[in-house]
Amino acid sequence: MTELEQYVNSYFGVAEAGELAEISSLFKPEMIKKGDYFLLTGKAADRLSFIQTGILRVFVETANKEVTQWISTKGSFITDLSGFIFEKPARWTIQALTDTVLFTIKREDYKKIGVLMPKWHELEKLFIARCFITIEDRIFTHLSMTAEERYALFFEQNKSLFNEVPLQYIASMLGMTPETLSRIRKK
Amino acid sequence: MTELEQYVNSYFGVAEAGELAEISSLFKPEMIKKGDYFLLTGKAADRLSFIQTGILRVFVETANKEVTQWISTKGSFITDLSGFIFEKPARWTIQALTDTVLFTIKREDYKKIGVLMPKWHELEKLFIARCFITIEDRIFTHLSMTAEERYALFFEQNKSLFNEVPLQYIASMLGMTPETLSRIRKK
DNA sequence: GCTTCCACTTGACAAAAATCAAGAACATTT
DNA sequence: AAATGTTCTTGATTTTTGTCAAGTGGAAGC
Repeated sequence: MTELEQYVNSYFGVAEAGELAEISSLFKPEMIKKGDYFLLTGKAADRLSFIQTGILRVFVETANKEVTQWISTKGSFITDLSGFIFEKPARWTIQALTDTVLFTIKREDYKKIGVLMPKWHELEKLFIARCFITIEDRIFTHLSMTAEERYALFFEQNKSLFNEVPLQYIASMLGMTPETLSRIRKK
Repeated sequence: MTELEQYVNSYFGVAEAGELAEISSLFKPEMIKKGDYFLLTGKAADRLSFIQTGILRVFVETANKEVTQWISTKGSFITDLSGFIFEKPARWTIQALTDTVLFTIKREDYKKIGVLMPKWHELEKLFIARCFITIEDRIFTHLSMTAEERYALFFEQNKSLFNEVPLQYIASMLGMTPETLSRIRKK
């Protein structure tokens, strides 16, 4: 089983090998150089990708500052959900923080999966529900924790990320300034 | 068309009248008195309800304080998603802030919808995706706005709620103390 | 090897928000 | 109407976090 197949299976729980191979074959390799963009705010978000290697940052420009919404790493899927599912302009800009290898599926091919495999929509539903539950937890951290507590929790769960990406992006993602993160880390 | 049917239709986009009636018939009326609980953290969350009238508060007890995750009003659905979909113990406690009338569907009946109507899973997927996108926006408000800005935005979109529920719960939901909310409102 | 560019750190200060404590306003019950 | 209980407000203070500005350190390019 390829790594992609393993992940499709673990995220979506597709049991049968033939189906898994069929789905995976719709994903095509794609390379992005460090600093280049996977997606720009306002553009069509017509693809979903699996991160084979590399790190991507999901962010958006506001009047005052750039806000990093999320940092995605090897072994996860990436897209702008609103754009991909509802065919709206992308809300987020997505940039590679390292050289990145993706397996990408176009929206039109993605739609074929649901036709070929009727239970796919249910698996998708479960996948998105898990995403919802995860982000619900994240809201909770903002309602109930200080910056320091949010840092401690995130650091515990993502130690290696701190060597791999600029800390300012992690700070933004945690809802604090780079200075505050720096001071918390000094302790 | 009943109000329930209208909402099922507007949330899930079920086009056909017969299907809509069939789905709606699986929901049964349920009353909850002000102050009573719809769900307790740790218990089985085996039902999904549509709020016909009334207001419910989704919260959880932590070591120091009670954190209100969300306040749900007339015309929306309520459940503990993790508990309902994945059959896990409920993460949230849900309490009625006013006398409330619900239309409730049990998990076992809910599962029947997917069998009777194959496209249901896709509609569900789209519904949950919209929930995800909404909560993603909410994360963004915590990453990029001050307490005052979050208040202003929420007030703009939910003016009437401020006369209907204790402000302390709204404060918690917005990630600030009741005192801070009170001071912001004085302006 | 020097320069340039980032990213990060540090300090001083300002602003935002939390905490603690008291009291006022309001609704509910008796 | 009085009593009770809850919610909200206000003031004083502390803590947390942000802002601004300067400086350090390292990596990439020349």
